[in-house]
Amino acid sequence: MNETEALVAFAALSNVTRLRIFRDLVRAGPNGRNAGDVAAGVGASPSRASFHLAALTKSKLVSSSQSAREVIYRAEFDNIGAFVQYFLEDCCANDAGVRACCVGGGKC
Amino acid sequence: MNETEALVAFAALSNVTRLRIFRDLVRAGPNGRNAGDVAAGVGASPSRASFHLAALTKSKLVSSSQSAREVIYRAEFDNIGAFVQYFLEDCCANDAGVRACCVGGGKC
DNA sequence: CTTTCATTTTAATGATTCTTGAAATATTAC
DNA sequence: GTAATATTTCAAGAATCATTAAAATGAAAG
Repeated sequence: MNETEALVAFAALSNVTRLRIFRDLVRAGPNGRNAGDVAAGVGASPSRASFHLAALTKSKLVSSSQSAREVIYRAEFDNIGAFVQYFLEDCCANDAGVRACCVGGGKC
Repeated sequence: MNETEALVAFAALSNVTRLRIFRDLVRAGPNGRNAGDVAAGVGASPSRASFHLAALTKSKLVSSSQSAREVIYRAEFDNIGAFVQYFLEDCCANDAGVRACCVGGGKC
């Protein structure tokens, strides 16, 4: 992950509809969810969902693949991890206090 | 941290100038840096830096305080921590793989 | 109290981004 | 092939955001 990619990822997550889609796909797990279900899940029109799914895909936080007549979207967990890692290491200069907020049952 | 606050934080970090200011302030540590130095540090005009510093301040990732005739900006480490925590827990559903990328010397 | 310095605000402009609905594409089923 | 389903693309308009330079604020120094 580099600065440019991180900016695209931040932009991808800075819109309500997209953040909700992202959450939805993370919760769907590695099998993902088709475009129609995603749209329904966040209450967006197919066209609107498609627009936002494209932005998320461009950010690499999400990927897509065609399966029969539907297209499946999936959260890209590895890239999501790389993104948080970049943020913590590069943007937050590895600050220990911030890092402490990442451990489960932490004190934040 | 809630969804709305997170969206503001993501938007704050989704612009190059602002991301660089953020990085600059994190590296400046708890003492912060005055507006002029931040502007110079990222190569932006005072007015442009002020505009972006205002956005960062509104996101609570950064705070400001007047000191004599200059105004000091500081990274708000606690809020930054709360932001990553929110992202990991709420948006990433506490996914263990993503969380693993946060530990130093990790395998990501 | 006037000047100087640091910063913010404003206003104008251009550039992106979002939304909507209609039309286009592509895949499967009949 | 024709119809039905799933998704994307397109075009138009509204809304938001970023940049610039100039003017305004506000604090301190002479």
